[in-house]
Amino acid sequence: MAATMKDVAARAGVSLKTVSRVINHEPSVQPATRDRVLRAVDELGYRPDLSARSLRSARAYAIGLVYDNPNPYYIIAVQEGALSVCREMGFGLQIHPCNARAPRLGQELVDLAERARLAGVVLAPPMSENPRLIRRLDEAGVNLVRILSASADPDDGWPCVYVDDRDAAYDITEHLIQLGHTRIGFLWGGKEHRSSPERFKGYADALHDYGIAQDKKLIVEGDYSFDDGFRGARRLLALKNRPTAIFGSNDEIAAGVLAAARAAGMDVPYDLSIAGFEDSPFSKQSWPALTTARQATAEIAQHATRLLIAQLNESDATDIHNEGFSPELVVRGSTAPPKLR
Amino acid sequence: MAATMKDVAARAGVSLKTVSRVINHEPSVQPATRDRVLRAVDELGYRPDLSARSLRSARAYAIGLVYDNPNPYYIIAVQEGALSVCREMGFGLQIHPCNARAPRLGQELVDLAERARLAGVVLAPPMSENPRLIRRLDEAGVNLVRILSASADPDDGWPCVYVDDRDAAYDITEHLIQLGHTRIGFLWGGKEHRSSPERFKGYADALHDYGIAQDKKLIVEGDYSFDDGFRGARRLLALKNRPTAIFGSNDEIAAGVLAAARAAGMDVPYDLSIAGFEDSPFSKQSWPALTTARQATAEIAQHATRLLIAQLNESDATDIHNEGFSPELVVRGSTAPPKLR
DNA sequence: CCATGTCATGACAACGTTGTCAATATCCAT
DNA sequence: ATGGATATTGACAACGTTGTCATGACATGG
Repeated sequence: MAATMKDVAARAGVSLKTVSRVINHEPSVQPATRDRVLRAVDELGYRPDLSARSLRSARAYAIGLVYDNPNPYYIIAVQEGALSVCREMGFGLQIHPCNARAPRLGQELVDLAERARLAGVVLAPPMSENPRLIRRLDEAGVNLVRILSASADPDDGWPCVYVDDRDAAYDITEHLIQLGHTRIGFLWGGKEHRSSPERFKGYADALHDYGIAQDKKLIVEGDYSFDDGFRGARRLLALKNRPTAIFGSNDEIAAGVLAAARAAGMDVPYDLSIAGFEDSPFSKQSWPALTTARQATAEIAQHATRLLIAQLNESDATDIHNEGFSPELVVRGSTAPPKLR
Repeated sequence: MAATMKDVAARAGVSLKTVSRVINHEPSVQPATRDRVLRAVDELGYRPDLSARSLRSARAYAIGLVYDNPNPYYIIAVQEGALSVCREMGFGLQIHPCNARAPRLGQELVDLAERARLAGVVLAPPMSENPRLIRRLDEAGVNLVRILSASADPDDGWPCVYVDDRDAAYDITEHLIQLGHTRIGFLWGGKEHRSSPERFKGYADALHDYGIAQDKKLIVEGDYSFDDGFRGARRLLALKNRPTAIFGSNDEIAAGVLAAARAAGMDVPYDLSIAGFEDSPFSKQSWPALTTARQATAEIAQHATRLLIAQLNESDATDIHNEGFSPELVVRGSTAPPKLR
């Protein structure tokens, strides 16, 4: 029932090809003809059919967004950023949550790209940090762009948007040190995310620069989850010489720390300062609100998507480049000078 | 580069059509031929091309998911439910966040469905509760299924999955009353969601059944946001005869109430009981954890998607029916008997 | 043995679009 | 006026798949 190009052509009294030209903004169409075609398009409510289009032309009109992340705030922000660019550029967005540890992930993504004729994929961490996977996709001719954690452009030939987690973690740790804390606990994020060691590095570097010795007992492994934050904090708070501040590798972990502190009857921030990372809405909504680092996630995803699309038309490729983002320290109520003992 | 049906046909020494028959599990293919084709498919890593397929056959292979909701937990759960069924049934999922109040939303969705050749759309609230929109889509021949708030099957001809918010809100209010509360504040959700009046109705019905008079001063309008929860709670707590419990229409609102109580130096739950609605992860992670109503959101979305797909092949339509879900009371630490004054 | 029906298979057209190329019409410089 | 370049347009094939119909082989029943 939907109008096709044939209907438009008939109504405007031109050939199919001319309609195609008008639709695709090709040059060499007389203004009068163009107007007639556009009028017909409008009257019939014609919309080009994406299947036919991507079947015929090599171009594709959908982009895949690949992620494996338990944090809904993060995912929504990434989707939002990617989607806004897709709409602007006339692409569809195919979401593809997956399991980063799935054995045949490479095959899965190649299949996805071929079957759905994706123009390319945006890889969020941790998939973006798996060199074997990247190479596999590249060999299969799948266009891609990566969002990853690094303090500098990796400049390895594949396009990326990188986030300087180390830098921001340094700032958070420095903030705690300047408040007067010297015993600062650190809760690791998931090891499969490269952001985890980066954030740890920021913590370690700041301690080092301020001449504070690292204490192994204050450093606890985990993943990016609330539960691990809770458990880790319980362990730290049970120490004889317990920390006066805890830096959780993301806001979920920090939320766990907050809950553990509350469960132990402590008054945050006076008995314990807590800092997170990500500036997820939770960090604003908890009480006290969390000191954290603001990641412009949606913006990062936007840039990544632009980069991917620019890459498709090689001519535009020079306009847009790899870009780095550095999260920014946000001080809220969960951090304060340590109580004197 | 990806193998096409032609390649498979050549390799297996059969015609295109025979390969098509094997791929689509049509009858009338000799086992020996079928094996030869399958072997060729396997060797070449052939995957049917979705664009070509949906161009040629009337069938479509993607479903749209339409929502307008600020709550990331909710969205992720809906996506997850819909996606799991889509994968199982070989469909793609196209997400479409939108603005429920956009003036040309109907046109927007029809365009989406036609352009992307969607098999149908899953409508989440509040789009699912807009009769004009539903009719518009139906007239345009767009298959749809609704997820909506109602205490019974609306049975109006369009398929739906309905959630009995009234019932669950009644349970929550009853729980508070049984703890001994009589002054119970109520914070409304957004008026464009039908769940809002349903939840209010549950609150009002419970008060009525227990012979407690409604007090207009204890009832505050708002939308489903943290900020409105915060503001609403501040208003309630400033009353001379303030409530001993507050029921927020969702967890975000309840989080706002929690923050306001904290800001006022109150000890939850002893100075004030707080209940939310939705069982979002926040409700587990706050301190104290929130009493709330568990909505099986992912499961609801799953059922809705199944319903939509069943509808496509009319033969299956009788297997799956409209279904109701009732959220279940989850009691956690944020509610307790009121302190004696 | 013939008429009829069923099974397995293939040839061909069609879905709606765009790429290629050729056919005009128009314009400019000689 | 003439040749050549350029702008505008259309005819046709092609993308990869599936629907329709035709064909031939074989079996069944009289």
